[in-house]
Amino acid sequence: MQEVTSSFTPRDIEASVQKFWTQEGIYARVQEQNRDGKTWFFVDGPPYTTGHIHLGTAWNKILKDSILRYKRMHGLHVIDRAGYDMHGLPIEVRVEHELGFENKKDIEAYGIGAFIERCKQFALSHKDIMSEQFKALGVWMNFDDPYQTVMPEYIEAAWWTLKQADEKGLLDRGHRVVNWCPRCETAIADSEVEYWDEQDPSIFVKFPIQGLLNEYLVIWTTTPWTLPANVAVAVDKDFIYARVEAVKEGKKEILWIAKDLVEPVLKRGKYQDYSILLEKTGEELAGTTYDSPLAHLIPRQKEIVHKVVTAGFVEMDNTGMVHIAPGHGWDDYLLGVEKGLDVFCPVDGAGYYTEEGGIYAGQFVRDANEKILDDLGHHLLGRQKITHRYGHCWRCKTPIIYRATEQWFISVPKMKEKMLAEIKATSWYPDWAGSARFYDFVSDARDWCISRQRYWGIPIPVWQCSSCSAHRVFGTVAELNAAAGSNLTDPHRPYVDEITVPCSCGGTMKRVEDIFDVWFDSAMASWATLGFPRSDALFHEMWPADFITEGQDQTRGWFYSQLGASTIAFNRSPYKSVLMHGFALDADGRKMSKSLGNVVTPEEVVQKFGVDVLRLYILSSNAPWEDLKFNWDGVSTVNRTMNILWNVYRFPLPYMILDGFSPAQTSDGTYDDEYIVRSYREMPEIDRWIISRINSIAKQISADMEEYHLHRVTRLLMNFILEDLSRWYVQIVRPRMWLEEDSPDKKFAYETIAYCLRTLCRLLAPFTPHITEAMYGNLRLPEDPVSVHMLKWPAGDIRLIDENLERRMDVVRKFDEAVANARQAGKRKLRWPVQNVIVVTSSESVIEAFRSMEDLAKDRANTRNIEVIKGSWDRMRFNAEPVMKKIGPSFGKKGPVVKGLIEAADGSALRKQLKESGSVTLSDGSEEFVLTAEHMTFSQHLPEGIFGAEMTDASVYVDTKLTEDLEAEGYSREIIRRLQEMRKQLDLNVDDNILIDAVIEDEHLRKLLSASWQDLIKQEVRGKTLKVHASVSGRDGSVLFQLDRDWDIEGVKVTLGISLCS
RNA sequence: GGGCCCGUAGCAUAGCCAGGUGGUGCACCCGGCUGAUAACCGGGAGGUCAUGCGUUCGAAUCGCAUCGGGCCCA
Repeated sequence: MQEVTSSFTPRDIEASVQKFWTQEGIYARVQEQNRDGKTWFFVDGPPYTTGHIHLGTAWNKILKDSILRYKRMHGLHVIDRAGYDMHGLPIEVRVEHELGFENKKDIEAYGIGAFIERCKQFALSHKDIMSEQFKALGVWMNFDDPYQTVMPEYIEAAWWTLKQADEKGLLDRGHRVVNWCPRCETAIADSEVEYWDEQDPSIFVKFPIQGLLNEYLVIWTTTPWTLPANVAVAVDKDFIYARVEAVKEGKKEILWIAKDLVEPVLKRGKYQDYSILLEKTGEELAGTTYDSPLAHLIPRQKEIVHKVVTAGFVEMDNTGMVHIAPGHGWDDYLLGVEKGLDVFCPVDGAGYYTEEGGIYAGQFVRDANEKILDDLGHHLLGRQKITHRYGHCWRCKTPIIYRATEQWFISVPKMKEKMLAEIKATSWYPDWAGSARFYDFVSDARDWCISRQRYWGIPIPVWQCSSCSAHRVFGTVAELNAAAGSNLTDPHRPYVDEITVPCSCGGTMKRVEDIFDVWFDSAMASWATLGFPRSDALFHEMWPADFITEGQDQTRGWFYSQLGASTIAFNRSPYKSVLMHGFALDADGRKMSKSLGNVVTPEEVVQKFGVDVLRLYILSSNAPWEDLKFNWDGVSTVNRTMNILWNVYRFPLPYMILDGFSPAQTSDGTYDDEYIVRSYREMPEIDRWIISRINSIAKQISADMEEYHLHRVTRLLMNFILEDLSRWYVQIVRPRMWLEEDSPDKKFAYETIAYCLRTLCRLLAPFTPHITEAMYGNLRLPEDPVSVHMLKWPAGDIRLIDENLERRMDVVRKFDEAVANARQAGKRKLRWPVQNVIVVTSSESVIEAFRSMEDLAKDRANTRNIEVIKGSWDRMRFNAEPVMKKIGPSFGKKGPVVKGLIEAADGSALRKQLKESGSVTLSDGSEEFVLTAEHMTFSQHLPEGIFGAEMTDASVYVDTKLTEDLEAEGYSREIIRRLQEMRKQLDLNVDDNILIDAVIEDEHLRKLLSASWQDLIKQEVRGKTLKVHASVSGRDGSVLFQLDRDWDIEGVKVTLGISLCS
């Protein structure tokens, strides 16, 4: 045990603890210690290796680490392999940017192999950076051998899973309309689309009805570029559509518009007048054929038979008629399949019109908008600009388009029932994350498009024959090599693309060019991290995962992709329990983003306050599943609490060392856990109290931990540190530390503090692993385990919990506060003793508390006497005040008479009588008035010099009147305090003795300070001598004091001099 | 447009499931302490419990609607 002189400097403490962990290999030793324990299989949701960690990533890992540490303290063999998600478009985009590329042609020119190597280097280097950052946060996971989605064995897990899908009939290839990024030239997942406002044309277009002159259907769209692909107009079967004769500049034309929308549409078209000629339902309108207004420019449009069809998704806005292009819209496509419409998509992967686009061929779609508007001519009924939410590629920010393309799909709807059943069988924290949010999401789930037309990803292991339609899915590299006679080792593109497989038809099978959606990669994590399918021993032993935890955005992400993949592969959920956590937002509850300039990085916080403070702040600010509104004040409050913990820890050390104290130990030299249990009955009540408190806390937080209520756990611990330990126990026990002689009292104080700090370190260890390690390292016995993280979690020893004692102490604490309150009202400092404190209560438990803890209560209140009175105090006077609002209605004209009677009456007597019988009768001589409690209020009148304050179930009155004796002690205390300050100024040791000299010109004070008070002063400040003079001239002129100071004590001048006594 | 969550003092939060006097911390103001001291402690003031309607003897709490924020979906 060593004295700790430095104040709380978390950065230094943490650096030395991390060094200790590394040098001693503590993490490995803790894992080794639990090797034979029950396995607890945790799967790390793999962060994406694009950059540095942000506050949300830090929160994620801190949460995981705290829970993992907690589980390790229960002796569980925790599987804590970290993971990284390393494929995908985001990395490609970053590399493209580094290389100055603009599109796929640049990549192809550079060479796919070289490009892939760049991507791999990028992912690997960022993986290492991130691992270092996580370790710096005190996160204990296996970062030496993380699972990585780029490793061949991992890739095989994806291949194997796809093969399962194929064999089970869940793999599909087909035309679908997908979100398409024209820059990246690939399909992107719904989850990869970011929405924000974009300005687009908002146009109304007239489609000429076939065979009728000057008669049109009116539609509305914001994407003119999709008009070349129009094949139909959708209407709602029940809406009423009007045939309108509209007049503009003297010319008449016939328009079809939903009846309720005629006015606004015609206004847009600047028509001056109109009349409704006919009404039809959508159903009646269906089948009407029309021509494309662009037919003369696009040959293919001339062949298409355009017609009106009914659809369920049409809404009563704009014109009530919807332009349908099955090649460019999801709803459109489905409707097209249903109604047998042409799927026309004259747009290529880069967003340019193909030859089929007629005169627009070779133009980029968004650029063609203006030209199309011109070409519409008089068919353009009206145009404006609209600002609306539009989807963008999440990585390159390009506005997406919808394209009908050939893609690979997992038929999620076929497995949906099973997935929903699995969701119900899983434990969710909080419950609604699974039962409501995730359940609803999966209920609506559609086919999962797993193919991407890119390079840096897991190649889809499907080989197709160019001669016949056969295809094969390979589940492992070995299987492929066997079939192809190849010796492929790295299954990435472009190497894998070179492998061909002979087909049974005699033809040659080639790999389809697509790679997997990156979400498919991480979906395999739970079995890939166990090395399955290459080896299945660990898989059979551990799978499925006991626990995972990720942010709420992963509902549609990793929670979903894992469940989907696992249902394909094993027909069950890959996890047994899930904790969903929130997002890190700024102080105003907005998303942190570079553009808003409100980003707070974990490094900033660590720089200012250290890792443990950041950890404790994040964990304690709110429930895990709620969003964190980052707030610097909150961080600094947590820092203060840690500072107090540090001070509480270091304050007793000098005394313990001075006395050569060492905590109770067993024969093998380790800490004796049973010592406190054995000694409990002999210990002072205050010691038993703090021991009971920490065990109560331990019990409570053990229960909260099981529900992952980490915010409650950490708040309870911080509250214990502040309220119970620092503000109460340490204050009370402090004088026992500086008893000079050895005494059982002092020993018990030491033992109690040692026990509490050890227990507290264990309870805090999962959350603040550094500071607790530092404290424990200094408090532990030589034979104890070297790290706090090797100790068992204390679940709370019920043998040491005394609820009655805690309740009684609570009364004394409330009393303490009330006295402080009353003293403040009476302007009587705590240092000055008072003669009497009166407690008025009707509560038996309050009375019992004072009966058993009178000494402590007296000591805290600094009073010579405490008088506990049951019922009411006879020195208390009450004045009755009439309540006219009630007296008026009750007594009418006699109100003023009653008022006078109440004012004249003895308030205390009235109050007593009201309490006893519920009513009082007053008489003015001629008439009697029956009054109840509502007719009057009472105000207290305290005797002179008495000040009161309320506490729970009692009133406290402090008598502040001074006697000579009280005054003498008060002054003595004032002098003691000043002498202590002077000792401090001379930087004396606590056990140094001093010589004291006091010059007190005030005769009254000199007289008060009798010999016995002078003895008290000497005793309190370790004074060998104390000389009091009436003037400076009375001093021995030969003595020079090391420190001489004038003081003003309550208006009295006192000159004090002290010297170190040799 | 839909699903889920959240909205309590200047800020951050407890209480809500199981209705019965809204607690706490920070900041602020006032004070205390001085053997934790570039610390620490006490007190005070500060509330339309987002808004509205409903259920109820009684609503921060239950229900409905609206507004605002977050995540997700469309």
